Amino acid sequence: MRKPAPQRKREIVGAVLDLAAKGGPDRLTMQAVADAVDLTQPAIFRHFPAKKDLWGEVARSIAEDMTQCWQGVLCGAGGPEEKLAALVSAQLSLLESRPAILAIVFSHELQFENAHLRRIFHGLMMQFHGHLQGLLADGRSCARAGVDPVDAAFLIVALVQGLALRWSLTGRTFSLAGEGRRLLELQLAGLNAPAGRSTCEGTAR
Amino acid sequence: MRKPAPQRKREIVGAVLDLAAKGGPDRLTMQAVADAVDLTQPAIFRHFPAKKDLWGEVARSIAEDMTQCWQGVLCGAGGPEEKLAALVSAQLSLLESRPAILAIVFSHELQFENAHLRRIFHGLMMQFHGHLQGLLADGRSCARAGVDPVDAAFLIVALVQGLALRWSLTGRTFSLAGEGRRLLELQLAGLNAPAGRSTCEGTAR
DNA sequence: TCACATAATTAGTTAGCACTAACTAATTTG
DNA sequence: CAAATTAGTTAGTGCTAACTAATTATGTGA
Repeated sequence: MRKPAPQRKREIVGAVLDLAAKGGPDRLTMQAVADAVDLTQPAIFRHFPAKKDLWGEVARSIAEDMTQCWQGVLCGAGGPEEKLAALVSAQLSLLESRPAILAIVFSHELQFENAHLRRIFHGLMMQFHGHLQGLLADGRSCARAGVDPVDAAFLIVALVQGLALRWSLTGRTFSLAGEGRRLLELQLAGLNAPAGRSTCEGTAR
Repeated sequence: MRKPAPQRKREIVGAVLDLAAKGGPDRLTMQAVADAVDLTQPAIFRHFPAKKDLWGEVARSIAEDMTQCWQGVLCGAGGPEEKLAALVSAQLSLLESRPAILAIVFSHELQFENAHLRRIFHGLMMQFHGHLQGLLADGRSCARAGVDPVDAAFLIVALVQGLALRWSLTGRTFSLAGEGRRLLELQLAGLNAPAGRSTCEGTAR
């Protein structure tokens, strides 16, 4: 019944991740959180003085999971080519298994209200971009000469994020990781291919 | 002071687009809308019986602008290659000039609350995808043989959406259309390039 | 076993929200 | 110009949210 504070805090953060995935992070109430962990509403305020502190802890927990997920891939075996594909795959799998992350990225809380939250997630995105860029630069077979690794990495980041947005808009009806693998392969084939003409430039208004 | 209803309705929708861009669509209150058009709050309810009806009208207005923007490009001069680049450019410019659109796409209202809104925006995305796919299929120089136009179009949609998300996360600090032009060129060069090896497949976990 | 720290509760407060009822003033129309 | 229509107002309802004060129960170390 009565539990030590650190354990309770973890329980609460877990409940928030659950609830945010189901009903969205913006209308998430402290009452709903309290119900989920079988406490009264003011008890939550004992552990988190204000709601934004709760969001801060949630973001910290997500950041930890994400960087750990990436480290697992980067420290593993395989060349840059394999690691690149594995990194994207791992990221998509993580997003798929924790829908709360996307819900928070798209949330009002992050987009407008909570600058701290926004900074954390933007930082994570840039870390992800940095890993991709490094792998693209290392493995020369990942991208042909003349391709800027920074831009190429942004294309892959956009692939992940754009795909994730479509997954959200369709109500999470397809397999994020599955669709991602196919599109990534197409994308990498393009980046790796010997310099193709870019016929569509120039006349763009 | 007193105005005919259709004009007032348009004013109100305009105010919503303004306010949604600034403070986000979710915490947008009927009071704020009323203040913006110099009316009392209940006056808004004379024109829109409930808040969701207001959102419906806003979505309708955005859909109209968007399809008109696309038609302008598609009915204009130029081959498929030029049109493809122009379409993406036009879309990014539209998103840049009306930040409310992205705010709504990322909103709780759309993501969780309002299924009608979600359907409208998903429909728009698929229309955009359809146009891209058509242009890719028509202009053979836009994508090399063996590239599925459906998937290639999804890559470009993801480019637009992922870039837009990054633009939002960074607080709209860079030029959406400018960055988009550069990335699109890289993307199209890849799709157009003579079949490159896809070295990064296979070992993805 | 008894004091002490702390987890949790009960019972509020304050504020903001969508929405309504009843009424008033302006515009249009016969 | 009178009657009907319609755009707008004032005042208020009911609800739900975050957060607080005072108090009670629970586990822990001397």
